[in-house]
Amino acid sequence: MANKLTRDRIVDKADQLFYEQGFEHTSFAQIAGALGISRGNFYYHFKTKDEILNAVISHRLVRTNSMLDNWELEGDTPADRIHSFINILVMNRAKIKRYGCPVGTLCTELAKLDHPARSHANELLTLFRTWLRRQFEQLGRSDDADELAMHLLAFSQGVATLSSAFQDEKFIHSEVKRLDDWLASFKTATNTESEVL
Amino acid sequence: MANKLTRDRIVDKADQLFYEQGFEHTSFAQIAGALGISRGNFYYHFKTKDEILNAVISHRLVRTNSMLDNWELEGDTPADRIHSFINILVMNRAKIKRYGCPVGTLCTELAKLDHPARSHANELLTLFRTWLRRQFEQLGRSDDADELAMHLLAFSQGVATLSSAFQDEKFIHSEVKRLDDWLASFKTATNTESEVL
DNA sequence: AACGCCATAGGACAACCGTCCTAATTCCAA
DNA sequence: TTGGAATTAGGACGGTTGTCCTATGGCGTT
Repeated sequence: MANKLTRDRIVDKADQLFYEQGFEHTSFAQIAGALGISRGNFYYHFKTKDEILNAVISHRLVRTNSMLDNWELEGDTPADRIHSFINILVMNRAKIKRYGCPVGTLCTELAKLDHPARSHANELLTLFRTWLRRQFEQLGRSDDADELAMHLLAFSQGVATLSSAFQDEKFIHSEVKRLDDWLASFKTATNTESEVL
Repeated sequence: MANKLTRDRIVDKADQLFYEQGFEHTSFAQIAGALGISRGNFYYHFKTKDEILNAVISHRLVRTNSMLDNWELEGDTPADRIHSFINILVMNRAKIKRYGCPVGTLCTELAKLDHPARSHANELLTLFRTWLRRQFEQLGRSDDADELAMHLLAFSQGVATLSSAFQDEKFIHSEVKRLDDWLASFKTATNTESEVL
């Protein structure tokens, strides 16, 4: 349907603009203007701004979920999969340097606005958290898997924040290298354990 | 002068509201209303919203600078001073849990808005960065002092972001403990070196 | 007492916001 | 080909925004 197409185009553009400019600073008129459609048409698909936000978040959840699923199919070892996560910083370094982390900045903004969709946006972080926790469990760190997941998640957020503030891509690379070394220390530990088995 | 008093009250209240609600979401009317003064009076002291923002940032710079100076006078060792920095997370945990890091969230917002005051706000981060770098240098890590400073700064940002998103104070404590352990590893390394000397 | 400056009050202004309504257009099914 | 639903266009609305202007109040100095 043309309906579905327009709706998807709206969600895509809103997703992009919410990321680049923030949710509140992005207006109906701006999204409609960027797509070349009228505000009336816009209202036909979404009755309120919060409705668009929820659609954007849901869309991100689906997309992120399938990305993580793919990594779980492709990555041979848990360490490979965790490396894929770390590598997000490198893959998206240009946008991160410019706009920060899409997930972190949205959650931060919604927290300040005390917005109803706040918990919905947090599901994105939870998605990464539980996925990472599972990887660390498979790495033989069941005891502190969640702590390690949160640690990695937090550090990724911090790297995104600083590389954006200082507009520094090299910082991303150096800290990713540090993370990879950190991750490698787990691998050897696991290998040692598997030798014991 | 009563002039000065009103001006300071405006800066204080704007500082608070910019932190709690974000810069863009805070309006003239809201600041004036919270202070019980008229918008006309407001305009007498600040001609534009950007002017208030710059005043707020300058105020924060002065306050932060004196805080760091005090730590440099009070802290006996560089490690003590770095610990004081880490301890910001614990001291302000209630507000951080609610609104995130005042510096990081402001820089992130201004980056998205591509706001002229962006570089001014970044001076706050630079202030911490150079101060931390100096401490690490005094700790005998001249070679990678800036890298260590950025690392610590980034991690603090990440902890603030996640503790705010998940509304989790315990996470702050556990990660601060991890940071203190990390810092302690430097101390012993330094002691070892001083034994060599 | 009269003056003048600093501070405050309060409203006017255009622009923009999210929301809503209605008319026109498109498109598919009967 | 015609009818009706789906989709689009475009303007109207009340409210809020940052900005600006003018009038009033207070207070010290001459």
